[in-house]
Amino acid sequence: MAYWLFKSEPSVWSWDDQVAKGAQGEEWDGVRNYQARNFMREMKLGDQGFFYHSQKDKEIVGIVEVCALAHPDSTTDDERWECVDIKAVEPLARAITLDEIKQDEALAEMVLVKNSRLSVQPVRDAEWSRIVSLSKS
DNA sequence: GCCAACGTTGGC
DNA sequence: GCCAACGTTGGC
Repeated sequence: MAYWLFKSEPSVWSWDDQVAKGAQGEEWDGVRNYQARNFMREMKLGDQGFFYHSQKDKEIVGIVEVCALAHPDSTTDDERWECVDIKAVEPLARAITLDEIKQDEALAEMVLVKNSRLSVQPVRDAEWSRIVSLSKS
């Protein structure tokens, strides 16, 4: 199983919005970036991802799961753009801030740090477990 | 609010 | 196919 990270500006689409959608989930639409789209095409059902609040908060707040494979983005007629559906799994016991990630050696190579503008990105297994354990500390 | 980084567009 | 111009994102 692969791990990912989904970035969202909370005033547009927040963790609470995601949770409100429940088990049905919601499509991760609006992505207009080829790299991000390609990652979504690679996603499989059951893959998990971090839900990250950009801009004001800059922290990972919860865990989501892919519940529909890549399909055309309903917010555009442009057939180039596809997206997956994701549903909220659980909030992190404690949000992990970008600051904290940057200060952790084991996380210094994260795409989040290296390429801050990419809105959908892969997370390595070691990074995933490190962040999960940090959130429980 | 600024600006660096990056991606996309379009003229040549 | 190159690259300058432009637009957008997101950290600061």
